[in-house]
Amino acid sequence: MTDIEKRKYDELARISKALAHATRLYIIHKLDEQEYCVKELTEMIGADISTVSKHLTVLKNAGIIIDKKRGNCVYYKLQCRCVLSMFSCLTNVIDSNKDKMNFT
Amino acid sequence: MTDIEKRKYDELARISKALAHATRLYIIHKLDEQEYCVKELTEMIGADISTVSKHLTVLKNAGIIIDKKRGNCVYYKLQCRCVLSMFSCLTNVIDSNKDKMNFT
DNA sequence: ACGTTGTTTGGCTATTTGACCAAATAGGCA
DNA sequence: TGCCTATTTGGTCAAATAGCCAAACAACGT
Repeated sequence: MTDIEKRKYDELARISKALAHATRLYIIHKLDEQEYCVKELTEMIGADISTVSKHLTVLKNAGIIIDKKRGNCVYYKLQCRCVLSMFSCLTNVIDSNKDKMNFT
Repeated sequence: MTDIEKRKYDELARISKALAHATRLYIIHKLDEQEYCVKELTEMIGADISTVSKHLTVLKNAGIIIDKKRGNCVYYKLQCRCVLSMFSCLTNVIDSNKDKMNFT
């Protein structure tokens, strides 16, 4: 693996690491519907608000979501909807596994 | 998050965790070209062979690659090429970040 | 200015992950 | 059988991750 390649795959991994958590995938799914503030997401998720805030920071640092302060609250929304295609990718893998199972 | 949802996102996360490593993304990329055995991949990657073997196990458990013993060697290949679309997803996010940068 | 609500940050602990080495295992082939 | 090559497994250690709590911040309304 050359240095160039190394850097390229590190960068790709940086994004995919941000996606590698059930809560963060859930957040992305929710933010696809509409914007939500931290408190609202926290209620839906059912974890400590500081935990949710940190997950949101991870997604923001990966450039997947973006925040916007409005009044008292910080609203988050998807920065690029292209991450949604990730869901179909993941689902494809899962389904394809199931298919393979059936042959055995 | 309902129990059903919890289980769904855990499952999606299970796959995305398997993708969340530069070396594993590199392996996927390489296996897209052709089958390779552990030793060959190890040489390309430049890590300990046991490390590479473990990465391959992770990918195999996620149903992303599949192994096939031939003679003395274990060859790995992509189980479902649909993971390749993951690369364009990740690249999209990165590019979209770059685009956003340019506006600031 | 003060209290209230919403959010982030820092600190701590527990768990998971990734790397290497050494040892065990598996399959050819002499 | 015994050696050799290829691969996996187990152990250990360091680093990263995720969770919660408490404290700090920020912005609103009184």
